[in-house]
Amino acid sequence: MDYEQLRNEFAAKYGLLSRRLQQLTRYAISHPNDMALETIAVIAERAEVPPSSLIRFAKSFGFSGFSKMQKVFQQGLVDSTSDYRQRVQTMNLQIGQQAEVAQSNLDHFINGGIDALHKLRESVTNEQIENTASFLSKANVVHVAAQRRSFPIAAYLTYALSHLGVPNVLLDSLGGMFAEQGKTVREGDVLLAVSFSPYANEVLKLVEVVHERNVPVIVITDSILSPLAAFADVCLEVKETEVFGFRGLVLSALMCLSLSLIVELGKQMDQFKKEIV
Amino acid sequence: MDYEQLRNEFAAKYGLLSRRLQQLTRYAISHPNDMALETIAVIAERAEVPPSSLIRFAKSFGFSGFSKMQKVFQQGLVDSTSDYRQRVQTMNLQIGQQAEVAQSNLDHFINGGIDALHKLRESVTNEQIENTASFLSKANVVHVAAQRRSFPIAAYLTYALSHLGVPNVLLDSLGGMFAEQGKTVREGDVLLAVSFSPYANEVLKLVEVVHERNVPVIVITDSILSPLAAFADVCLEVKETEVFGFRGLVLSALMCLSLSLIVELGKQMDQFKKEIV
DNA sequence: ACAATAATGAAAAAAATATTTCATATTTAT
DNA sequence: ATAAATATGAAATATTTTTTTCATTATTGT
Repeated sequence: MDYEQLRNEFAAKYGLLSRRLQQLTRYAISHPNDMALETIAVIAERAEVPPSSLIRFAKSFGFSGFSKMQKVFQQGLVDSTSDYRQRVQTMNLQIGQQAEVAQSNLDHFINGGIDALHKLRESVTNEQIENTASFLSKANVVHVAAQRRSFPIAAYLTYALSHLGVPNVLLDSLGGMFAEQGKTVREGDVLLAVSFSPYANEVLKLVEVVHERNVPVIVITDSILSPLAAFADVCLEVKETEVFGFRGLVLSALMCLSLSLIVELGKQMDQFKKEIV
Repeated sequence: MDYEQLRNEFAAKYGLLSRRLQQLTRYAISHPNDMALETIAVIAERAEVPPSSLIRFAKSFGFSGFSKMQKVFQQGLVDSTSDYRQRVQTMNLQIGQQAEVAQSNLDHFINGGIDALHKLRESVTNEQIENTASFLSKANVVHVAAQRRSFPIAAYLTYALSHLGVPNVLLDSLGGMFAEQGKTVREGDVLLAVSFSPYANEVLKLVEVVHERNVPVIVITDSILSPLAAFADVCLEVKETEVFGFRGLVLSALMCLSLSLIVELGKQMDQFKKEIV
């Protein structure tokens, strides 16, 4: 039996096990390195169970004792390293020789995603993040606008803002009423707009109108040459990364950016509270 | 001392060692896995030396006994699977200890995001992607279910499916009608559910019911022990990465996974068309 | 070639580790 | 509510593993 099979066994039998054994199953799945390298006494302590439970645990999966089960974890550790090294080697080879050797679909996108994150680092400064958070923290209501491809980001931002207790509205175009929803933006509010090429007309229009009403506008877009950038009080530029001609990876970077924004906002709000108290 | 340093020591001192110890040095360098995982007796036999030589070997590099040296090999084994992860951990440590190196908020999340993508590489195989795409390509209608934190992913998936011309429904709970929307799932359809701890009850219930109706269920969740995994025809496990205690970066990895799924689906659909024509 | 020094390995001793046992606690079924 | 079955954990035991010892062998310098 190999490590993968064992993991499947864990999942399959989990529901049938006693409380303690379930606890151990969870520990084993989340700390495979410990399971491979530590002694029963150490694992028992870390997993907060008595040592004998570990032997029972092993036996309940058909091993003669813990040591036999541990061998499976050890082999898994060895396999995973060889696997990882192999991948790194293949990747390096490809880079060196510009060869399109069999790299899996997922691998391509993971590499693309990593690339997108590196680009994000280069294009957005921490000052911009702080600046953005500062605008958001002062808003009566934060309106979040994004359509189509960018909509998932807007959905996440409103989720996170609500968790922070920041009043917010998602302009979701429900019932085709995007423009109508936009009219609820008032002085004292802030508009956060996300739009990438090809820029959604509704969002562009909204940004224009809101900007004229002296409401601060924060724009997340793909270039400072974007039509939205002109109306932005803060413009966060996130360049797209293409893999096979697909540009969806920008969303991966945007999620990261959003989280960073939210955490910065949370920090500033805390400080604000402390200053008042 | 870490594994890399130890290897350097081996190289540096090699010429000064006795015959036997040179023999062992060669063995140690070429069989690090054995050195990390086997007992003295086993290594001694494989390296064709008496057991006591191994203790001398360790002592000659400044260790109190073989066990201490073995720990270094073990750590090396663990590190090699996660050298990037180690960076994140060090990073977190720095934060805890009032880091001297001022790393920006955004930088932390970018590093965390990269870590999340690496984890994704380890936990999802290309076979699973292909398998999932195969289910999706055969579906009459793809129903996408995700609530709260996972909702943005569902939003993206439906956007992308629509672009591929795949009939799909987003179970968006509009008007609180999640359960009602779930009733529209019929035989011949496929359910794609995304849920992370704490698992949304509605989604769990839906997965259970739909599974019983013999409709294929694809689950994206955080562990094979997740309550949803039990009902999954394909279970894609995406582990969470924490930065400052925030787990939102999983969304960044999920975006990448989603894109990969969509592209694979597109590929399979193209092939399908060609086969028919 | 010879003494002095260092290296070696088999076996004993010590230490660490895994496993079993059994009294007690908990759960399950009636 | 009660008895039967099962699960649990502390401690005793068995096993494995590491380390030390010491008689023997090889190497080095004169």
